[in-house]
Amino acid sequence: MKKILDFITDEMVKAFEAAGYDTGFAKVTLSNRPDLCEYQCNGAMAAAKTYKKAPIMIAKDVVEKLQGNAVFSKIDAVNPGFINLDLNPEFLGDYLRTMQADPDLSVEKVKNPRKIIIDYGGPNVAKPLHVGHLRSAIIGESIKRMGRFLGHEVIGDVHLGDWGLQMGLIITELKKRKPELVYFDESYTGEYPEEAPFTISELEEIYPAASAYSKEHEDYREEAMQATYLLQHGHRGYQGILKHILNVSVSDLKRNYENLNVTFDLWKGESDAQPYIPAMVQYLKENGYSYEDQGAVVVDVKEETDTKEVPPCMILKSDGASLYTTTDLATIVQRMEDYHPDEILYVVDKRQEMHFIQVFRCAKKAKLVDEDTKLSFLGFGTMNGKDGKPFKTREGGVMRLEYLLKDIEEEMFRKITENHAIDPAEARETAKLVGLSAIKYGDLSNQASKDYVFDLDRFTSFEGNTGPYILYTIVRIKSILNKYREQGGEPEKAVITQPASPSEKALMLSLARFNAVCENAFEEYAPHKICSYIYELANNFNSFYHETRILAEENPKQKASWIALLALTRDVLEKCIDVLGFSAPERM
RNA sequence: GAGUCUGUAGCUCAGCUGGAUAGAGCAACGGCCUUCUAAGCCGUGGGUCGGGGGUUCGAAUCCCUUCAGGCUCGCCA
Repeated sequence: MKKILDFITDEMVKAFEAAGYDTGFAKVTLSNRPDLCEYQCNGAMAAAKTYKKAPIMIAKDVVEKLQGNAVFSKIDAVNPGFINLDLNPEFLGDYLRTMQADPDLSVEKVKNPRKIIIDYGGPNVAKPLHVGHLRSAIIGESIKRMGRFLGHEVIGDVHLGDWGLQMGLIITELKKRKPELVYFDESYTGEYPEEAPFTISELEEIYPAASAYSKEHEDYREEAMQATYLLQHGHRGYQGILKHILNVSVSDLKRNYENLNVTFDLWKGESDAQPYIPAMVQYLKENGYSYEDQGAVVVDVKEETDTKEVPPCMILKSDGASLYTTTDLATIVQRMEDYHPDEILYVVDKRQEMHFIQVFRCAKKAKLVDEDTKLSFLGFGTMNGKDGKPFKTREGGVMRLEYLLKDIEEEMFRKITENHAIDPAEARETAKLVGLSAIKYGDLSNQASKDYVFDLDRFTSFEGNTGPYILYTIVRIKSILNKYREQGGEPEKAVITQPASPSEKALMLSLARFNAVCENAFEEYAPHKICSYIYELANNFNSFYHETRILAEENPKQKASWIALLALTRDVLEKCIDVLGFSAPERM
C-alpha cells in the first residue's frame, strides 16, 4: 500500500499548487522535533528566494489551503517558515487497519522485479570459517532477504575460494606427506578412489602448514605454483584431489552456515568458472581489448575522470596462469550465460574495492555484460576487537567462527538459566536463538562500510540497543497475546481503532513507517536502517506497554484494539528480524 | 608519495540528498515491581560534531585547507 509519507506529501503538493507555488517545494519529512510536531515541511523557506517573499508568508499561504484537511489534526505555520503537521488519529487508525489486513504488512512488491545475484560468503575450501567470513555472510544474507521481501528475484551464491595457489599448496603438502597416493602416480590411468585421502580436520591443518612453509622455502613455493598451473591445465590426479577437497569442505561449510541461519542457492566456486576462461581470453585478444605487457595479458581500464592511477586489469600472468581477476571475470561470463541477471552484487571486504573497480570496468568495456547490467560492490569494514585492532583470539590467532558461536551460546545459556527456572533443553534452544540475535544485530546495527568493534559483552547484553532486547520485546508481546487467548479472546479478530494516548500514537506512527523503511534500507543496501527502526519501534512499544494496562482494560473494544496493535507490532518486529536473519523464541 | 575512507559525550555508535534546542545505548547518579516477563520504564548530569576558513537567512551535514588514524596502489586471493 501507499506509504504514509506519500499520503502526506500528496496533500502538501496540492496545497502548494493551490497557493500558487512550485510543487517541488512541497517536500515533507519526519519531524526532527517530535515535541513540536510529527511531520514537517521546510519548503516555504527554500521557496522564499524564488518568490522574493518572507518564508512565513509562504508557509501561511500553504497552511491556509490545508485547513480542514482530513489527513491532519494540526497544521501550523511557525517562524521562520516551518510547516508543522500532526496526523489525524482517525486517519492513522485507518492506515493501520489496512496494514493489519495486508499479509505483507503494507509493503508493496516492486513493479519491476529485478534478477539480482548476490555474491557473498566467499569461504575458502580447506580452511575453517573464521570471523573474517562473518560479516559477508550476515550482511549478504540480510540483503538477500530484504530484496526478496520487496519482490525481487535474488540468487545467493557462496562463491567458494577453491582455486588458485592455495590449492597448489595443499596438493604440494599432500604430496610431501603421502607421496604414495595414486593421485601422484603420473602413469596411473584408472579410476581414483571414492573416499577422500583426508578428513576435514586434517585438511584444515594442511593448508596453514603449507602456507607457512612456503613463505620460508622458495623451492617449495615454486613447486606449489607449478602444481597450481598443472591443476589449472587439467592434471587428472590433481583434479581428483580437488574434487575430494571440495566434497569434504562443502559439507562442513554447509553445516557451519546453517548454524548462522545463512543459506545459499548456489554453491558455485572459482573452479566452476575455469571452463569459461580460454574462450574469454581468446575473445578479449581477438577483439583487441587486451594486449601483452611484460609477458602478461592485460586490459586497460583507466578512465579520464580517475583521480588516481588505475592499473590495467591483468588477465593472464606472464607464466600463462590465470588470476583472481580472470576467475572473477569468467564468473561474470558464466552468470550472464546461466542467469542473465540485472545486477550482480558483491558483498566483500572493502579492501577489495580496487580489484572490483578493475573487474567491473573490464567487464563493461569488453561487453562481457550488457550495457544496463548493474555491477555493484558493497564493501564492508573490519571487525575489530575492543583494542580497535582486528579481532583475534586471546592467543592472537584467528578466531574460528564455530568457537565464537559456541562461546556466545554458552554465555547466553548461562544468563538464561541464571535468571529463570527453565527446562535445560528449552534453555539450550533459546540460547541459540538469542545468541544468534546478539551476534547478527551487533554486526548489522553498524553501517556495513565502517569498521566496527566486536564487543561480546555489549552484544550479549539484554540491555540497550541489542538483539536480545529486541527479542525480549517480542517475547513480552507474545506473552500478553497468549494470556488474552487463555481468556477466550481472539487476537486475529481484533481491530485497531484510533490512538488513545501519546505513547500509543507514537507506537502507531512507528508502525506506519514500516514500508518506507524497508524500501529505503534495501535501496541503500543498509540493514542498519532496519535495526535502528526496530529499536525505535521496540522502545515505543515498551513505553506504551508500561503505561497501559491492556489485559485489565474493561472496555472490550478498547482492549481488542490494543491487542490488535500488539499483534501488528509483533508481526512487524518479527518480519524485520526475519529479514535480518534471526528469529525469536516463545519465551525467554 | 598518490588515492580513498574515518574522526560526533568517558566508551560504542546513529544523524551527513543543509533547517528549529546535535540523538541513542553503555558507564555514573536518582526514582518506579502485592498488578500483562523490572532482561523493563521514567528522570539527572555529560558534546566549541578533530582544527581553521568559506558558501548560506541557516552547516555535524556542502566546498577549500590542515591535523590524526585506517586501508589500497599489475603478475596473492
